[in-house]
Amino acid sequence: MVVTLKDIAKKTGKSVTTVSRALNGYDDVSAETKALVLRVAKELGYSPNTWAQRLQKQHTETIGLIIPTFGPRFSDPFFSELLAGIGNRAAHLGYDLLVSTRAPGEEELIAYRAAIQGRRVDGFVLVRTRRQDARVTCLQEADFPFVAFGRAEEKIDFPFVDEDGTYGMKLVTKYLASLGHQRIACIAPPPNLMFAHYRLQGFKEGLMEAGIPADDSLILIGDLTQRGGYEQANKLLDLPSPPTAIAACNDLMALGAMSAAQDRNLMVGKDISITGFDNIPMAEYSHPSLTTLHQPLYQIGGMVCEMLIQLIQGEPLEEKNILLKPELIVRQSSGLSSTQS
Amino acid sequence: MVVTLKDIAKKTGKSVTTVSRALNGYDDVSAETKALVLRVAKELGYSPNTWAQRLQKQHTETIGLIIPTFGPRFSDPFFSELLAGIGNRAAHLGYDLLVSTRAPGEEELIAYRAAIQGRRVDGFVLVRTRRQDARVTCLQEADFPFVAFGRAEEKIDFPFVDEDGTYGMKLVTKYLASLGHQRIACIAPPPNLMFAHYRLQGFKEGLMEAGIPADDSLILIGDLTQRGGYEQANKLLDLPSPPTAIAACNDLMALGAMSAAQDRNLMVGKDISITGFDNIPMAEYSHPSLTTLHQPLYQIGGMVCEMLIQLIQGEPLEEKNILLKPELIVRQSSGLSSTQS
DNA sequence: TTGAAAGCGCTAACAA
DNA sequence: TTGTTAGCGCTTTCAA
Repeated sequence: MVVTLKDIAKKTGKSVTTVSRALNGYDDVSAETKALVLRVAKELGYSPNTWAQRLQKQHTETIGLIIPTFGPRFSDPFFSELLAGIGNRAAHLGYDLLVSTRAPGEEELIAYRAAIQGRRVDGFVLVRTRRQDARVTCLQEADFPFVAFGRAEEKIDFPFVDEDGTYGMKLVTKYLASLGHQRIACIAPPPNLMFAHYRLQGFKEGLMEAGIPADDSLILIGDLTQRGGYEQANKLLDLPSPPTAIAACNDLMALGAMSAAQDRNLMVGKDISITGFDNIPMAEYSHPSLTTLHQPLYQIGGMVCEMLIQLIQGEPLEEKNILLKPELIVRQSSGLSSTQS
Repeated sequence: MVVTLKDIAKKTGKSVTTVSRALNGYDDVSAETKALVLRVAKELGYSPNTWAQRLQKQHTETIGLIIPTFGPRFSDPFFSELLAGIGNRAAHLGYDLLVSTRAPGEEELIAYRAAIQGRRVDGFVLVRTRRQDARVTCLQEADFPFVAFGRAEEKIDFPFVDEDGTYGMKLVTKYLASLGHQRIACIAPPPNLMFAHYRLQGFKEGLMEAGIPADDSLILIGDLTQRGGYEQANKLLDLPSPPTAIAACNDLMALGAMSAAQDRNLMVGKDISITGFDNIPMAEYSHPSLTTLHQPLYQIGGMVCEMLIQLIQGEPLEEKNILLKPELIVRQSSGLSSTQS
């Protein structure tokens, strides 16, 4: 019931080899044989057995993506945009995408190792890099192709695409300062994530360049979800001398922070300014709309995917490390400080 | 450099067969041989070549998911929740998940057919069913295992999980009516989607039961995005006699509609009521928070995945068709009609 | 308890 | 231009 090369061979009276060659467009097959084979193949509804091909060819034409989930849910537009970017580009280049979700830790590494050793995929896209990222070490040791979205702390050198978080946060911090804000808080990501480092650094540099003294009580860490942003914003607003602006390190937390402020009847954009980072679709439709830094996640997914496939195919990468400059999108959630003296 | 059974065989002085048996826990291997093999395998860092195993065993332990994207982006929390649910359950049951994205149409069917014929996956999860769903026909004809999230119009019978959209929309419509709303609008999904049918029907039934005459000018179709909700809500609000309540058929459109209302300085929950469907994480943190129907997408993903794997493994399904009742979550975006006479 | 041999479906070197 | 042969790494009869 399942059609194989052998069936076509039998039906056409040719050998399996010839059929294979005809189907693969080799030019050492006579035109008529080729036509015959193609016709019969179509008639029978043949399509090749992927595993057999892959076993033979020793490559899988599949790339892997293990999404680091924190907790059971990962409804983060960040990942879905990225996934779409990777998936569409992969499909376009004739590659499959094998996706799984694994919480950071031992299980995750086991999944990487099994995929590598079992040659389940030809390469990996690594997302949301961490300090001392064990995944990087693991992949490098195995000399396995990968491209990361994000940099890593180790001095080791690997291909990546990243956005310049330091630049972005500096931009938005100075922008807030220029609006007259003096007490600017930051809701930072968990510090083990690489991008937390860069964004926080940008925040601090921005403060410094604006001549605002650093105040560690205004830097809180959130878990990147709306809930996290909501909770941390509440703590900030409970401070004896609360901030007049909050720069959240991603949009989801910014949205949560807005919600916290609005619960206290603060007018966001007027009584308090709140900014995000990512420019997820929701940022445009929140109320007020969110001032944020645009990161073209869909395109980044495509770039990372394309670089990986080039790497797999042994083509040279024109650029091994790509650092994108995020763009500041000013919307309504930020405005002049109302507590100016 | 890549470790195979042969390497272990050589190193232990046993045959490939014995090694294979030892590794697979057959009990016709002496304890010491087994121990030896296991030790050497570990030393060498062996893990089996997936493709060879699959070629031999004739099944892939992989399930497929082709996400129907409309346009290049699919930043829809709907899909990411579902994907996480499917992916985590699959991993837990020892299955891989092959994901791709394809716009509905011919390309999409080709992808299904290639995966079936190439035995790339053991079965499919079908999401967002459509009227006359060609995917269903294709899969049924090939007698290929699949489980759908959503029903289909054809009389043909297949395993699915679905939420009772009719029940849900009726619930929320009657709820809005009970608040005194008489002009209730609906922003419906594209009509070729099955769930559009059920939800719209629920809306109409709710209206009827509340004794409110149907008014087709109050039913608009949106594309399920915030932008779509925003645009359709603007049209509704531009009506000579605009609605006092808008029941959007998903949260994203509801959020867009809220944004449109707020742009006109309408107080959502007071001047106008707006409701959604899905209860995405954002619904809790929008301002005002969104009244909506809860659909446990993460769990649904898990259920669908588990049913599919049972089907693949030839186990009987305890329930072939599961219809879940969505729960009404009342939040702040809905309130008493202010135009009561 | 172990090993030899066959074969899953395909591709590729080599020979004819 | 075509067919023969071998082999990718694994599992699984069947014999020893």
